[in-house]
Amino acid sequence: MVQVTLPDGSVKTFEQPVTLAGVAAAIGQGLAKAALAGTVDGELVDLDHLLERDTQVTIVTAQSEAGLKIVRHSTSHLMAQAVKRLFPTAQVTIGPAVENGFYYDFDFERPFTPDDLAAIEAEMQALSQQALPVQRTEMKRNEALSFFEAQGELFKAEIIAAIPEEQTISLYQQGAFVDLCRGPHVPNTSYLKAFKLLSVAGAYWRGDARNKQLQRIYGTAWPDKKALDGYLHQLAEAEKRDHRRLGRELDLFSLHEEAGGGLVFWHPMGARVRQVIESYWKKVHVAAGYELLFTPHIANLDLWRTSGHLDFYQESMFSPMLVDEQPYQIRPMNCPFHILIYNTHLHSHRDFPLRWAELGTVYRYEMSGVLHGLFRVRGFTQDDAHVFCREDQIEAEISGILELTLSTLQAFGFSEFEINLSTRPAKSVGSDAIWNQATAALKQAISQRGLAFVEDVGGGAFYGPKIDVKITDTIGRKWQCSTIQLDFNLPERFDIYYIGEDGGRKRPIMIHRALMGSLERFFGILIEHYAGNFPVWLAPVQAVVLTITDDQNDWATEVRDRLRALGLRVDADLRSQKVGYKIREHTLKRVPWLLIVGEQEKREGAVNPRNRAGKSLGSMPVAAFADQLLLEETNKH
RNA sequence: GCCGACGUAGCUCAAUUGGCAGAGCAACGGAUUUGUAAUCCGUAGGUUCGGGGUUCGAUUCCCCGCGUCGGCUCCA
Repeated sequence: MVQVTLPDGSVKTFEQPVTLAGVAAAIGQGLAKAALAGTVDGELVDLDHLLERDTQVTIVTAQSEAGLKIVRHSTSHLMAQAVKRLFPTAQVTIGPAVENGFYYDFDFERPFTPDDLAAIEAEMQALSQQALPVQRTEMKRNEALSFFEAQGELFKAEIIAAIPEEQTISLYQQGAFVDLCRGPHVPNTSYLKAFKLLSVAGAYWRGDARNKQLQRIYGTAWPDKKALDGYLHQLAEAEKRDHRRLGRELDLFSLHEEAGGGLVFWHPMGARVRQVIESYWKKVHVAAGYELLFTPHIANLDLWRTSGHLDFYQESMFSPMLVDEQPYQIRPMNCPFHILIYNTHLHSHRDFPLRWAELGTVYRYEMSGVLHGLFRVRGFTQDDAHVFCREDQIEAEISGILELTLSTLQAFGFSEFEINLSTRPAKSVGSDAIWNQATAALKQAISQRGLAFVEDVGGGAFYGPKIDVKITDTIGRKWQCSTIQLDFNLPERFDIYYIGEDGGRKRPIMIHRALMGSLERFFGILIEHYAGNFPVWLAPVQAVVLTITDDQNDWATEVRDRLRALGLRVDADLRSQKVGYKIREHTLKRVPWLLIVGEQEKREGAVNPRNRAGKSLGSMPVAAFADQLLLEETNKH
């Protein structure tokens, strides 16, 4: 007799040993049909796993994260099977599920073409229709090793060779295709229906550039056609929001082949948005007790020798240039400069905390292949700050920084946050005591605000623990912009200190933090987040006055000037075009408000506002519209 | 940097097997005086990414370079 405990606490009793599929069937027909796999005492297993003892089980369907992952992983196997059928000389390597889909890396004598992808996808459909059972078998490690060697699957053999000898190895077979895999998988290939192959790319064996380069085929897979279509639609939407396209169409910024990759040119309209962002940033920093600094963009290389960047960061730095026969370095970071300022005075424990912020432009060498619009560039401005404080002030400072971070992100329309806390890695500097105290202070500061966080054990930098904040944009993508890092290293290296209560020298704590990270990248995220439809407070042009005929030119000009006098960004379009033409043009430029003025409005001293969505408010006095616009701006809408 | 794809007017894209480099939109000029997403006519616009090669002839084929795009952590 086997007693099976379900997640809701209920217990099912079976006379004979039973498979998970049997348990699902006993619960209900619907579940039996939807079941993909299950967990037994918390461990994921296949549906045909036989239960012989009393256990806790759950049935996994495609509705859960785990189930979706199984669908994707199984689809990657289906693809590998299809590839092996069409291209028998291709060697399989690894093929995991990833966010939104899966990939599989192959070693093949020639590059896969888009036509190959279409053929592979068609083969996958055919295999899916055959409903081939996916069966788990086990082998001894050595047996498996010779099995894959005999098949000519040398990468698989290499993987097995790294597994301890005594371990048993699981294989999954569907049709003639056998793959080394931990599983679990769907019961048969007919469960895999909604997938699409997306792209082929290069990827190194085991992610190491010294190893052989393989071909990675990316695909997406979903529980059903509807979810797949939804995702493909989202991809199309994301493309429409692409900041590189919108940046050109809205005349916000450009990059230039002549100037070099990854160097951003802000056009007048983009610069207006940046001005707004920077003004806001300065205002909230001053209010939060920060001082604003300005420091140079280059400095003697020795500074980076002292900071240690030359040792551990050199590959991301531009080559030095010679100045009066001395090597000078264009800065990849701002921190050493702030430390130089710190060291111009003797500091007392009573001076702390010192909060110093700078919109510091830095230059980092990124490999040419990784440059990407505003998201990955070689020159960018960080909204950087360094806080110097005593150990007992860490928690309060982190708490204040978190407050500033979240309120700033909220102002820019982000309301969903994910907080990660990264703790001490194996290789690190600083004493156990300071790491423990600092990590505890970070945790305390987060939970005191009632925020949840994910702990990345050992994921911190060698010089201190850190908090990262991720935001979610309108179409559900996550971005990490904000980072708060403690640094036990630089204060040592620069030998900075303060005079403690006892009159002795003490090492201050240094906190690095950035809220938006890179202004360039943050701008790119904002463009995509709003799809170019900036809220009034950010919009480069907040309203355009449109005339019906030349007879209203004087009134339109007056309206424009009155609104400008209030500090609003307003233009007038006096061209002798039909109003429909002007509306279309400025709507495409994503101007939030269009103010139509015809004879009637001129006579009444009014404007007739129309918003981006095409809704007309009807004629109203200029002052009334101005109030509304100012209110929108204040409320950051 | 590496793998693959791509590079034609400001933008989106054409150009038989290698045979005079084109269209729409944008720009510019003129006409038009218009009431809520495109008025009409005209003009100009090119070292086909750069360099080399094959050829009577190269946007097209080959080689080199540059740039752009998709990737290069997510362990069977």
